[in-house]
Amino acid sequence: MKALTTSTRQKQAAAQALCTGCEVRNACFGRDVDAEGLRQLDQAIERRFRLAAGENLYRIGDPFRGLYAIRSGYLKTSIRDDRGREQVVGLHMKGDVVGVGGLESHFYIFDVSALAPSELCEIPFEKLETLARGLPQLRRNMVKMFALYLNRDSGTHALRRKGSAETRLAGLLLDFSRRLEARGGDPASFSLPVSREDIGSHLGLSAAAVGRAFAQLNELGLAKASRRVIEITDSAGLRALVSSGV
Amino acid sequence: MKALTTSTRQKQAAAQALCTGCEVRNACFGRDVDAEGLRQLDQAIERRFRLAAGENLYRIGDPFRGLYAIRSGYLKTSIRDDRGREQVVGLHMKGDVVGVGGLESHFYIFDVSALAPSELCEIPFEKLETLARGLPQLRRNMVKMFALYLNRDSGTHALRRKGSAETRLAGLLLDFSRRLEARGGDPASFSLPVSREDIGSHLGLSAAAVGRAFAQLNELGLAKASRRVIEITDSAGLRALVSSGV
DNA sequence: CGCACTTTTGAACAGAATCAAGTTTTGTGG
DNA sequence: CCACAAAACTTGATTCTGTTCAAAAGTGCG
Repeated sequence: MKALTTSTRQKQAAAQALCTGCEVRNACFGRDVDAEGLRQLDQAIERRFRLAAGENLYRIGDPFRGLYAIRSGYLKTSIRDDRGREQVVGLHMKGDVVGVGGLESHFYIFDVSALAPSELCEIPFEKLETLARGLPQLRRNMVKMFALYLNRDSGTHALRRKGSAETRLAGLLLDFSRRLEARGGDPASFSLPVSREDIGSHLGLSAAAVGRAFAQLNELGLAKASRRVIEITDSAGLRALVSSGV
Repeated sequence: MKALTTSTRQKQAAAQALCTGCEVRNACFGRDVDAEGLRQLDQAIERRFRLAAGENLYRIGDPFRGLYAIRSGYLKTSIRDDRGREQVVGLHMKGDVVGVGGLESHFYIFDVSALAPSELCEIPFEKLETLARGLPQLRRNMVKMFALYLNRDSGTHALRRKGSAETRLAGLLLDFSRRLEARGGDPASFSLPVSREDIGSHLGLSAAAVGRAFAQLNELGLAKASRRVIEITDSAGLRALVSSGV
């Protein structure tokens, strides 16, 4: 994990301009906050940095430093059981905030690592909290974000606990598609830089089963996957498959 | 859902006294809040009422009224898929707060119903929010609560996505045992007023499989279940089973 | 006491895990 | 740019676990 090398004034100005579009402010915390509040919020966001694919953001047990907003790239959240086997509990993209797990325990309780080259902002939590005192809308946004995450977790986990391998995979693809669309991406064609192994771990399936499920969805004409690029060819069909519950 | 019939002054006073020990304040929101804050918090808690076993607290789509703190009893949270089949996503006991899902959408997004006769407090969220402006500690507690729920959800769901039927059931029993112990109950012997069907739905198993898993745990000498009363006879063994991941 | 519901148990079946090759892709260094 | 090695993916055969359906036994409430 290395900081960006933004030494010159020009570079810093560019970074600042870029950060204006940052999801940290707009999608997560900054919505409906007034201009002065946004300025303060920007100041609170400590530094931007990159992770290479495979790099860890933090590990289980690391002291809580703050939240991280994903500006670009893909990350995964996972835990390990006593045997050291990894279990993927979340896949994150641009606009998501990770690190919430550390708020309660003062230590991070998940492993988080980059699946693809990613760009992040660190948000020291005390600063956010201090700021929230003076900005009612920011407080509301924080609560909303937590609630949203709670809901999404419960909802997606519930959907993935039952049903065939194809159904679960279809659910994951739709979830990804929707989230990308909400962030201005193409819902029908996107990159899913996650190994079969990790997808399987997330869905409660083996890597082999995930491969077969992809083949099945392809045969049904619902989605094509060439390596790690997904083409959703019939999203209505996918939705029908998911809601049929089979 | 019917309000308690507390008409006389005496009864109200008794209720007030009872509410002092209420988890709403102590375990959830009131921790480390000063006396004046606690007084205000008590005022914000609107009314206490009972649910009979099987009664609904709210249903999917009901307008968000507020959060509910469980004073006693057991509730379940569930969703329905398009076919109307129920999926249990959470089991709640004394000290838990339900309704958080409504914060973001202004509508409740789960069904919640009582599994046993239960006593609840309603917490109108605007009041809590208003209050939080003046009470930094209350703000922190709210954040902590959300974070705790996020963690617990991710953690337990993750544990239950893999492993045999016995392992998942063992995980559920340990979770229940721990939560009860944290609330001053007996961790080795408790009532689990949840049908095999609901347990199965929560764990992603059929009712038959749950029954067989109980039989298995009994044979292994780890836990006994007579109907809906659980006796944990070897909690270390249960933990070993869960962490072995088999 | 009897009825409705839950739970237990059994047998046949289905889906995914696992193990094992074989193939494609990716990344690295020459 | 190519060759090689490592990793990821596909595919097949077998095994295992849990599902489903059905019947019997137990429980609780009127």
